[in-house]
Amino acid sequence: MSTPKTKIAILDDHPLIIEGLKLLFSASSTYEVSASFKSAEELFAYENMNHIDVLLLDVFLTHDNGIDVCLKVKKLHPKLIVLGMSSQSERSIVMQMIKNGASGYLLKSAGLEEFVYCISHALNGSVVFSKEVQKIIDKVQLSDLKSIPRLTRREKEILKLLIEGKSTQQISDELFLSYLTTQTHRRNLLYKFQVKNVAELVSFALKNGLL
Amino acid sequence: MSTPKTKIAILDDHPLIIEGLKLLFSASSTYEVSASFKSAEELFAYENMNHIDVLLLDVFLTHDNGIDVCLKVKKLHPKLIVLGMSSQSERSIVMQMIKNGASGYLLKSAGLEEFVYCISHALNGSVVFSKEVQKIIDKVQLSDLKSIPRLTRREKEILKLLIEGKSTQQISDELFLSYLTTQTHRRNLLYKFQVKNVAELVSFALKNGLL
DNA sequence: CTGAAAGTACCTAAAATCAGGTAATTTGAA
DNA sequence: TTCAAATTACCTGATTTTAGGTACTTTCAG
Repeated sequence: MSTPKTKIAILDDHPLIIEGLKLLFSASSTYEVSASFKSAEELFAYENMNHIDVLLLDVFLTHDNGIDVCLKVKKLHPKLIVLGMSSQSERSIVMQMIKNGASGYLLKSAGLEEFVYCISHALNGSVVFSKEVQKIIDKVQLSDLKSIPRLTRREKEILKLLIEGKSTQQISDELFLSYLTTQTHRRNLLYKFQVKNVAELVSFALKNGLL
Repeated sequence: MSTPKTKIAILDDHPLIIEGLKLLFSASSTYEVSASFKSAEELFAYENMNHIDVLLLDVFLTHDNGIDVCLKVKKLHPKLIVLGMSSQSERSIVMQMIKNGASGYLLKSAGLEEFVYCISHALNGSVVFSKEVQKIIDKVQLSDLKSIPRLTRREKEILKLLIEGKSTQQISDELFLSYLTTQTHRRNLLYKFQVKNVAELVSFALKNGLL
């Protein structure tokens, strides 16, 4: 009898990526793609998750947030090895994933060998990054240690309007708030994100997928 | 003798996507993937481009800008059918691509059938969009008719620093410019993008992949 | 029921942005 | 070489943001 193959599951809303990964592992004698999901909902509905060894998790899903999914998955299945994936990457996102229990992070632009390499090393207990991600990690800028702050409902509303380029007055009118109240929320946002002005706030918010 | 297959070329810096597409068409009797490139440079160095029927073009490339690549490709090979692809999409980008000669646009999250469907219709001379893209197109907001303005070298530099949240003074120091000069460039940027403030500028620039 | 967090609102003043000009010099493509 | 575009720089004034406070009310989970 042969050793059972390592079972891989994929959560990604891009069918092409799923197919590409399936193809990649179809020839492998040690790995197999046992399940694939296009939404977090599908994943959590899956019964046999405890037979899965590795989860490749797209971080920028249309409906769900990969960082939250990672935490939830690790809570339910602590032994499962989770690897984050995305097209672009921001240091803070990678860090957030690791913090939430991911064993590594790879860019989708990684070469095929890198996928195999990272998965095998993650299975051995290492925390692994694809080359490009490693580059980003290495840029240890103290300023980049920013994590994504927890925002209140109001703050999210105001952030959204700031991203649209609305002025304090416009926001106040739109949300039926005093000009001074909006000013306070605005200030709190700058403080929470530890940024100097709204431009940087918008930049950080968009790069971190806080649409 | 059989009809020759439709030849497809792919420009995408994600090996997985390329493999996925190759796989998708490997079983087809009417289509074949004849070439794939990971950068615009590779593509323009390719000799047999005039034998290609369709180019699937990733719009957000690490090094190049898909919109510019599209224009250049269509200039060199007017008969070539170009289809834009990306993970997320903004209306203005889709429009820009069409303006630059693309015959359609698809999200990478499109189903595999959609790829085949869009390619075949594009070959028949139609302009096609995947479902999700069509939804975006349908949102005809006058404000979205903005096209991406052409920026000068200096303006790009300054835009980049604005995105980082730098103040006029910081930018001036960094680029060895007078405060007043930076102010002028800044004003020109706001004017060119037709936005009210830097927050909206940053938002527009990031959403449109002007990193 | 109670306390912490969230939401609301106000005051002041410095700093920066935004918006309207004009104009000289440099650069690069035709 | 020549001319348009780009880059640089300055002036002024209104508007807005940023930064530092304080403080009352509402909401909601424990």
